Amino acid sequence: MAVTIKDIAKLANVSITTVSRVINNKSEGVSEETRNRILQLVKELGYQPNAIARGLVTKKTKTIGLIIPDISNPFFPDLARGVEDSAHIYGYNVFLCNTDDNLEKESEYINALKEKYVDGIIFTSSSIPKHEHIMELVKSGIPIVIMDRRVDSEDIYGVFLDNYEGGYIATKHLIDLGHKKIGCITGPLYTKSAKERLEGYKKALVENGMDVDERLIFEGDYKINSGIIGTEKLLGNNENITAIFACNDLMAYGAYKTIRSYGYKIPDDISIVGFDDIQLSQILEPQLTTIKQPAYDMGLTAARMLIKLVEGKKLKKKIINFKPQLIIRQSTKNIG
Amino acid sequence: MAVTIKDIAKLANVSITTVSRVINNKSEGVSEETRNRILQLVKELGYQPNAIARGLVTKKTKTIGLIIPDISNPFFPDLARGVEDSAHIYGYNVFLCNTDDNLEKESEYINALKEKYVDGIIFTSSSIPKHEHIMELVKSGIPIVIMDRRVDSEDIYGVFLDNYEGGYIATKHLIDLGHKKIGCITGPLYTKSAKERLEGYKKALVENGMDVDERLIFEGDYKINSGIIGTEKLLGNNENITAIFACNDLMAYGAYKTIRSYGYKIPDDISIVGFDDIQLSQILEPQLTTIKQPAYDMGLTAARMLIKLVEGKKLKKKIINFKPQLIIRQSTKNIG
DNA sequence: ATGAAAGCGCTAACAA
DNA sequence: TTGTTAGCGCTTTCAT
Repeated sequence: MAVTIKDIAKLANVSITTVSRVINNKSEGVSEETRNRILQLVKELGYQPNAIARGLVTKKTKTIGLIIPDISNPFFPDLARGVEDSAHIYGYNVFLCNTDDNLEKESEYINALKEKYVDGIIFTSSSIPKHEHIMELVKSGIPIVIMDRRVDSEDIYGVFLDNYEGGYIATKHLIDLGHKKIGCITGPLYTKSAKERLEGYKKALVENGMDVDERLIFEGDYKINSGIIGTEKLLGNNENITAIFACNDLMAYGAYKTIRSYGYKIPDDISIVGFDDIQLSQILEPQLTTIKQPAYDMGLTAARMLIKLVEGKKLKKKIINFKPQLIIRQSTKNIG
Repeated sequence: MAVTIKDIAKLANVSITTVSRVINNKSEGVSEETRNRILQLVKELGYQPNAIARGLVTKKTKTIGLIIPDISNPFFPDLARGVEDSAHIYGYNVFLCNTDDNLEKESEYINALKEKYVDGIIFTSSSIPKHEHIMELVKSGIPIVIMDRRVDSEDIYGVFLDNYEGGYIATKHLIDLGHKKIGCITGPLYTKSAKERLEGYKKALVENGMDVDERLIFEGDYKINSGIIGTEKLLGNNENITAIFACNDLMAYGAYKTIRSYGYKIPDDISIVGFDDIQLSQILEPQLTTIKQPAYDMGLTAARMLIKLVEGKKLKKKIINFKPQLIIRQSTKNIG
């Protein structure tokens, strides 16, 4: 059996209340002397507070849940690291939950986290069309910060990226480079992020007097394979495309593969812009020009917001929007 | 306030004991009728057991800790996913902890996890020379499974990869391809994994009648940059190297960069073998030949072992060794 | 088949 | 400055 507050109390000849006081640094009303005596015993016996017992009475567990689709998807490790770093700074631990964007798993995790009395939840769900779970969570009163996936509701806290702007600057970059026929491989269009990136693409086109040609748009699913297939389609329909905007880096990698298998060169024959800027985009040859989404910072920020929320502090903003940033590397070329 | 067992008891006109019984399926000794009445109320009121309260009395939390150096390191997401999937199947949640191989952070996490009464810990520490923490944990009686980093002690449970064998087959592959001058960029040599891979390299050389030339060995640190520098050194000393064994994929990527900047071609001028087989190694151009370390399966296995341990089941083996596997792709070439 | 009571380790009024 | 007491929500003997 581990050492308890009771053991310390007995040995120090004080009540458990007093011990509790010094352990929690509520030491007003504890004499310097007893205080030291207790601290000494704590050290000697290697006393560690039982967080479970504490949680039972305080209803706070210093624990948060992080619900994401899949930590194996290269976008999420950085995000998770940001969340965890932030949590660690404030003395919280984080539960990692992978849902695969599966409604049932989401439910299971939400229930488990509630039963374990996490203080709050960071919720990311990139491709679920409905957001029942989110609203349910919000109503249940547990603090929650939404990431990545915009939800339209007044009483929601969230950390988002301006995907519309991202799609716009990606396409604008290509237009500025003199490209006229620009293909687009989108994410799954029932997600807001994918829709917004596509809208940004369209806006850039229209704003520059170009037509939106549906034959140049292919709906992917953010996975490598759809980048491969999408590019085959795009290359196959004889539209003489000179550039592709892949709505995430993984699909851009797929595009690389197809383009090479067709014997074309990047960026000489085809320019490519990706989205996310995951770590390996700088290692690819040629290095991928892409739209950077600051995953680590977003994770850091989300956790910080959540913890402030949990601790009852005022937040300046309910929503924090991150700006995407164009990172020009070697996969795009001026053909002006 | 959430619904408690007490509320249910009152409404069902039974004692809390009875409610507890049906909730925990210890239903022998509960009549079908009261059982149904209770279940009905549970559903109606949306009762959720309070895991904290339960944990306080049972000393079990259905929670495990996963301590790794850094989830952003591409080797770990797959491992973490394996751990989490396994845990989820058995009804456990997992705390993610990133230590950066920093002793102090390791200590902090271990303490926090103990205070939160996790049922067990999976511990990975790729580059800490000492293992005080591990032994401390083992002594403290909390079930623990070590991963990746071999520890010499009888009473330890672990999941490991045979790094020696891995280093051997990587080098052997190169030798079989006719290479005579094979450089090696190692991991940090105070880690066992790095040492073993290097030993495997040496064994293959010796076994094939070749000399071990220290000038062909460069000590890296498993990060991209040391792959870059190591390759510069190796290429710079005029030894006419025709192949490099990079002891992890990240360093192999670094080697790619340097080799290209020297104007050499892979695999025509230099062949490369990596280690790990992280996801992006198949996307690189040319695709990387490497030694596959089954991270996901290792995570799956470690969590399964740990949970069996926690639940007092017998384990057939205390140590499970995974075999590395040579994945031949496009970065190695026969120059026989 | 069911219930009463103790207690897990701690915090938080309230007293003294 | 310190202690007494109740109680968080649950499981678990031990009775009945």
